[in-house]
Amino acid sequence: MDYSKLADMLFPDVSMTPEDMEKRYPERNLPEGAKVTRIAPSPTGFFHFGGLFPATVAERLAHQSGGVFYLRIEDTDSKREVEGAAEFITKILGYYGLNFDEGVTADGDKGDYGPYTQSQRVDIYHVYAKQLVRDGRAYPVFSTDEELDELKALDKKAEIKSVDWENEAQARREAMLKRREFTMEQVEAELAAGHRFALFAAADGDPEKKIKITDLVKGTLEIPENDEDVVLLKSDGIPTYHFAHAIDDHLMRTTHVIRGEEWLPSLPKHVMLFRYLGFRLPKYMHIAQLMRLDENGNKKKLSKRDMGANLDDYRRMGYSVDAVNEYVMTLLNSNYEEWRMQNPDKSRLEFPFSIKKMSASGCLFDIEKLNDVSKNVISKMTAAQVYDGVTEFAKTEDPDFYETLRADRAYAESILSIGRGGAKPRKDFALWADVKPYMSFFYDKYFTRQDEMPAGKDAADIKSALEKFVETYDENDDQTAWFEKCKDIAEQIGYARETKLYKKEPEKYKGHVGDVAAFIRVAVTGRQNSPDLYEVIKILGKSKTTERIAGQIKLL
RNA sequence: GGCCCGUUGGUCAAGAGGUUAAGACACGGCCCUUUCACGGCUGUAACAGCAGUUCGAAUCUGCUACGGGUCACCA
Repeated sequence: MDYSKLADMLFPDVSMTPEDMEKRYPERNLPEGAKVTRIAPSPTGFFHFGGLFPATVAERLAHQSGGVFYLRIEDTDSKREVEGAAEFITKILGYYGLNFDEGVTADGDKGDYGPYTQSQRVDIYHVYAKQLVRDGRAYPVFSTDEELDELKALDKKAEIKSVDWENEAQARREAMLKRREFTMEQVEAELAAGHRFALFAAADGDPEKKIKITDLVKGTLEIPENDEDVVLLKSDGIPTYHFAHAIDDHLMRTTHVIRGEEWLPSLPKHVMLFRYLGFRLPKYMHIAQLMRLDENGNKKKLSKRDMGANLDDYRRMGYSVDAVNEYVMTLLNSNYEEWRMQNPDKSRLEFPFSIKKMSASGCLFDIEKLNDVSKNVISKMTAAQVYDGVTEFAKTEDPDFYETLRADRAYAESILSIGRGGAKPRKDFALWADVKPYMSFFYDKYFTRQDEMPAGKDAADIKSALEKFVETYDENDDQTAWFEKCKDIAEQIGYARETKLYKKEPEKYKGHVGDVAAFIRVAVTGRQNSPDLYEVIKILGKSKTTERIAGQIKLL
């Protein structure tokens, strides 16, 4: 068969050659060892939490080596595309600090290797499609519109489950071989009839033979050669992932392809395609999937519908960007936590990220661990940083609290300063959403008496203690002087000055100074638990404290 | 079912022939403490199984089991 003629018939409008492409997208001029990586999402309007893992690896590897990290939008499936999804993606990547050097931005493409949206690269794909036909490595398969509709209607997932594997494999093989047989006249007739074609690559592999390929995280893989004809172009002329991957990652000069391990089974196809196209194979890194536990206690891939699968949920739940990134790093590099302990104040960007420290196996998402990491992250922030974080969160998730915080920033920050900044800071918050319940009693509009006075105490004693407290309270007292007064009050109502004294001889006293503190705490905060009472009262101020205590006394 | 990947405490994991098999989270106990939140000390808990190589195996090899992924004109 005259493949050159076939190529011209199939792609009459393609005049450029692969050589032209090489000239248009030359090798990058980068220092030795610089890595070029990418993140290549589909614009579905949904960013998977698990997507943060390969994205983080790609970003770190590129920027740590003085290379390039770019964003490519893989919109080859128009059925799944969602309006505005590309903007959403750039926004959320920016939110999580994954800053790319090239790619699709709100102001158009940035970089010399574009377009960075696959639907705008159709001409480029067709250059190589034509070349493969000319080489006798690709062939057309014609379909009528009806047949296409049938294909589209197939529920592939449901079909796979009920398949008779042995017969199916045989039938597929026969169908494949049959598709490869056609004459030039048939092609001419189909084209004349206006039928559309999909372009297939003719596989030349022998599945009995294995090829060895090194994956940077999995190690040396032995995979069978590909013997399955791969769809290159769909009937609408748009490439499949496989074809676009080979061409784009070559022309954009990607050095490291970092993606989820669900791609591992199609690696033989990609290896074949790179060979057919005469491209050098990039280095591959297949990252294990993030798992969840199903109702039977088995690990399952964290899929779109699962709780916590949507990255944007974490912002809505009130996790800080730093906490999420920190957690991701602990899972990506096994020595990250150790490094963090030794370098508590450094940016995670200073961590020497290493491919060797990545795990080959998939891990279970652990929200307890995320919470712990998050508490540590927030405990190291200043009051101002916490204020900013919680305010930003409340802006969309709790407008009323947002207004409250904004009304008096200094007041809010003084509350958030309690127990912050020292060597052993408080760790009250895993989420921004935890802040409001923690500090709500400082605001009259949120204040409620949610806890009772300690059980078994005489109301008259409580009342007496509270009255004495109001009488003796002096805003100028330091913490020691303040607590001495509490001890005095304890003594006056027949309670022990020290908790230890009471524990030694409980029969001698009605209670101890801790009880007195509890009376005051409940009266002032409405709770049995609160941050340091001395600080709380100081921030609340004398008049409000007095008012709260008066309110309590009425209830006794 | 074929192919591929994986398997050290409940979870994340260190470990690369000789270790009392780290550490973190979670859980329990004790201490500190005016409550809470911290902090300190401490405890429970693991090499999937079976063969083989070796003086010696969590580490090497093979098989089995289990778990996961994938088998679209989706990505």
